[in-house]
Amino acid sequence: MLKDIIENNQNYQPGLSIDCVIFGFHDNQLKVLLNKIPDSLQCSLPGGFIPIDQDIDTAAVTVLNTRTGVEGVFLRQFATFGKIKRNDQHFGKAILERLNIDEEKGKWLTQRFVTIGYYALVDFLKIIPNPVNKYEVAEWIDHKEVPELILDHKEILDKALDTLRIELNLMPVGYNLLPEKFTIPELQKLYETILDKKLDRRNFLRKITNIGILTKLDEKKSNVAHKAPNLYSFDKEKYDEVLKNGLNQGW
Amino acid sequence: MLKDIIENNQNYQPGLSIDCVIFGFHDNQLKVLLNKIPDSLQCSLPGGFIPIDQDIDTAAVTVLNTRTGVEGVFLRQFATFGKIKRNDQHFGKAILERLNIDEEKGKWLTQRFVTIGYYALVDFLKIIPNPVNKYEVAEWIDHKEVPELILDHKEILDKALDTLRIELNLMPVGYNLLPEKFTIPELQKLYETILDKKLDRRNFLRKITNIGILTKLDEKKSNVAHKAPNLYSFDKEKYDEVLKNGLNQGW
DNA sequence: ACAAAAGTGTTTGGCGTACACCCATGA
DNA sequence: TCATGGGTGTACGCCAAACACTTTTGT
Repeated sequence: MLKDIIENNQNYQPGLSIDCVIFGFHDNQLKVLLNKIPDSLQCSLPGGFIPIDQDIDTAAVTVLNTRTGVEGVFLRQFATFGKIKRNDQHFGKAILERLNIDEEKGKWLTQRFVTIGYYALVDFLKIIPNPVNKYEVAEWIDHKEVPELILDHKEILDKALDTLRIELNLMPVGYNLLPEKFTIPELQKLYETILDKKLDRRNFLRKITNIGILTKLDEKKSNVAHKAPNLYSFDKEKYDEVLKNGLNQGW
Repeated sequence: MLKDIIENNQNYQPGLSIDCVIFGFHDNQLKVLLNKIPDSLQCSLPGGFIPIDQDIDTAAVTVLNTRTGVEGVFLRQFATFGKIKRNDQHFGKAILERLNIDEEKGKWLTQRFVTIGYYALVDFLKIIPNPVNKYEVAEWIDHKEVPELILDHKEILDKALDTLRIELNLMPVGYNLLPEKFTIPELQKLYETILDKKLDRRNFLRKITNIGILTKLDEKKSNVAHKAPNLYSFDKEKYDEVLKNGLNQGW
């Protein structure tokens, strides 16, 4: 796969890559989708190269699909990373050695690379990680337990989370992260997990319902300990409207 | 200049450029710093290429300085643009013809380019546009009167302004855009210009003073028509503090 | 019956909105 | 003296923070 790309590198944008940060939510935990190369101890964000005939936004979708099998998600660009030392020679040469590519041919890979970061929020249960490339695996990792990542991928992940925290104040979040029917406490847990702080139940309820994007269903969650919580769903139409117009106008 | 770069293109990151959107404020108008090539009718954002041995953030400073003479401003990355059709072949070939470079040698320039956008807010009066390259000029243009720009530079400019509008709700703005001493009406005009809408005088005063970043000076503006307005300055320490912590916490 | 989690208020203070009035200055 | 722009103040309403009580459910 990677070998194909290096050998046909004229079909790819030189010195530029894409890395994706995919967030999911499950068991009240924020999850991140990571790639693992079985014979390597290190994990990485799902990333890849930009076909020379694709818009970068399209390439991001292509890249994500190739590395994880994930389809049809809306990827949002959040930053571009281009420190000189972000990809060290060592790393590239190790790959060339593993792939049995000689140094001259592999120069394309060991050149200085800049990477564009994209992120997305997805429904954990609908996503079945399944990379096209069978030599690696993609799996969900609790963001509190993310191991050491290659290159500057940890920095990219942190920046994505920072962006997500800011976006939380500008637009509603949850449509893609929660199942169709959910409870307010679940939604609150999502917010608390992203923000990494506790919120007041009662104030949260009022604030979130005031936005006007929730529909209270005539149904309660069953088979749960304690009092059964109400189920809600998003009013997609109003949700999208708020997405467009934003939340806090400020000025 | 550009010819040097093309002929020494191994010293530059291939297929990747930087474009800068520099905002200033003068005569109650939002200004944008643009480059003009005398024998061309078109204007452009000050942009350029990335030295292979510089971080992209550093390269942005280098690029801006080369094209405009502007020094020591804090450039903020806001987006990366990479549509396939953003730089058409036509445009690149016209440049090669003008510079008398043959097509083979100029392939570096006509390849597909992705560009990283940076923006900055600067003190209009302290900036003297003076490009290193004497074959072009840099000048301030009222943002309401920006002419047609090359390639997708208009789109980049619009995106920078959108970003600025959002940032206005997250952090104070004005330190770099106004002279040391200024009046509240002046600051309000700045906000109104950026947001492109009218604000209430009295409410603006309360809101902006409540932030706690202004110092009321024991001085009034002289030689003005009508009642002399009070002068204010920014309390740099508190200003920087708010810059770090942000304004609307939201959740 | 008890603990744990969920639903439903209430009070308080601050902030945003929408106003009205007075003051200073140049024409 | 009058129009214009600047400074100051107030009343209303909403929203956010802090907090208490009731309801439901499994054990």
